[in-house]
Amino acid sequence: MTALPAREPLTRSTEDYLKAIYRLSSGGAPVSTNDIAGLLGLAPASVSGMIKRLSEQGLLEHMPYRGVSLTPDGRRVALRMLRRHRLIEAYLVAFLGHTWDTVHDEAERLEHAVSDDLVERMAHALGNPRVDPHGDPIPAPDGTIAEFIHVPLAEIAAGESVTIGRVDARDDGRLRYLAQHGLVPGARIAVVDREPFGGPLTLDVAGQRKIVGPELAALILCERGGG
Amino acid sequence: MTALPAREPLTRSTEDYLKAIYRLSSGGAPVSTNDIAGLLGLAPASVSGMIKRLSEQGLLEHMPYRGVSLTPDGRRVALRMLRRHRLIEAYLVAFLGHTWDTVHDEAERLEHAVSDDLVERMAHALGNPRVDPHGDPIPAPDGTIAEFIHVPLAEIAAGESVTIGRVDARDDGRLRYLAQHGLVPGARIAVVDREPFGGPLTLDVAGQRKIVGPELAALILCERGGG
DNA sequence: CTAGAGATTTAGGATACACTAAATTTCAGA
DNA sequence: TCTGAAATTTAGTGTATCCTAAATCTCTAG
Ligand SMILES: [Mn+2]
Ligand SMILES: [Mn+2]
Ligand SMILES: [Mn+2]
Ligand SMILES: [Mn+2]
Repeated sequence: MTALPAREPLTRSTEDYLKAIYRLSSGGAPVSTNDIAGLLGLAPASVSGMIKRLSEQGLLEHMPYRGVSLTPDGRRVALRMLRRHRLIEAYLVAFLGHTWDTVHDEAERLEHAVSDDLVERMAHALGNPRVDPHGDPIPAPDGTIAEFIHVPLAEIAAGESVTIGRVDARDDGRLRYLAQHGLVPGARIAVVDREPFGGPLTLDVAGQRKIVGPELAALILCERGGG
Repeated sequence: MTALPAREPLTRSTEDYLKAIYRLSSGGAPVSTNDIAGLLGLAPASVSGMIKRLSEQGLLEHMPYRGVSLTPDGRRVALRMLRRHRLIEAYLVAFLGHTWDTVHDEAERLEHAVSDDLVERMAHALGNPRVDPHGDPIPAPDGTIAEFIHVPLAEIAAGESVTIGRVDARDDGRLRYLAQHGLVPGARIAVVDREPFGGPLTLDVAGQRKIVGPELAALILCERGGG
């Protein structure tokens, strides 16, 4: 299997650092100390210290003053945490009445406490979903993760119809607003009209007219294709 | 309400200490450092150190060299953890296919990570149960806890019929064995015969004859009454 | 009434992880 | 090429929690 070599159990901090670094690695470039500190809400000096420890554990590659990247082991941990986080979110929404704007904080803590066994039981109860409530792909147990090709709603031309695939908002307020207006993953929407120069879009969402500004339109990621 | 005064969030260690001390307090007498160390698997010196900190936080009353007892605040924390622990056990058994011999470790970690909101959602999904899968009473949100009067099976006379109320086994092996033989909370059983001087008991469990030694018979706690 | 044995606390040390303040390095722009 | 702002690391602290070894206290058995 892809089992990690026997090592000390990772701490909550360690797991959150690796998850953050994974997220910041999307571009492929090394991740900066400052960006990690920003995402985790820590002082840059604290991040430098942790980077040293994680490198010694073989979870990160560190080029001093240049940035870090995940080793295969580090990446494995990050994807495992992502699987946990997203499955927990999906489970809480499906079975315990949470909504997509409230699940994140709960999952952020539970992801460190659940056993592999419990995660897989939740996955099974959910029917092994491929995405979480925000449309983010759920890594497979072996660390495989799907790459969806999404286009921001902001770039869709008037007249086009699309399906919402993912919503990139992080805060409760925006998430609640979007849900209220039916702008959730899976929704079919049509761009009826759009004003130029960053102006608002007029949408057809389930037969209703909705106006959406450019800020939100950048966060709503769509799948082209289908009519 | 019974809200605690605003204080730092408690750590996992703190919560586990208070829960352990609550359990050891059943007799009413002060709890010894050694007993706490034994239950938590720590060196007695470590417990002395933690006792000092918890006393300073107003969670324990410490009489040096004599033992500790919970303050009202400490007791409140302990009961809150017990509610969490037992509801989590009940939830995992009811909805995620766990069995009563596997839930303890999972609950021991999750109890520190769930929010009050999630705990109450689980309670609601379960129909606000009064006991956990082992028959242990679940404290109410306000800290009330039912006191059941149970008699060890070892003390039931031949010819009597009883209902199992609680099973005091802690280890997987015994729990699995008991479940296999139908000796779980709620089961109606009759003591058909018993050998003297700590000899085995012959039981009728759902029409089947079962022989149980004195060790297990001491752990099976029964409700008298009914016939 | 007193010597231990046993329980408990204290002393000293380690690890993990956070912080602030002070170096140090990088790199863009003059 | 040089310089200074920004980024990063290092130095020095502090808290929480654990450990082992050494004191200290308690209480029972003789
Ligand atoms: Mn987390
Ligand atoms: Mn999500
Ligand atoms: Mn616990
Ligand atoms: Mn239990």
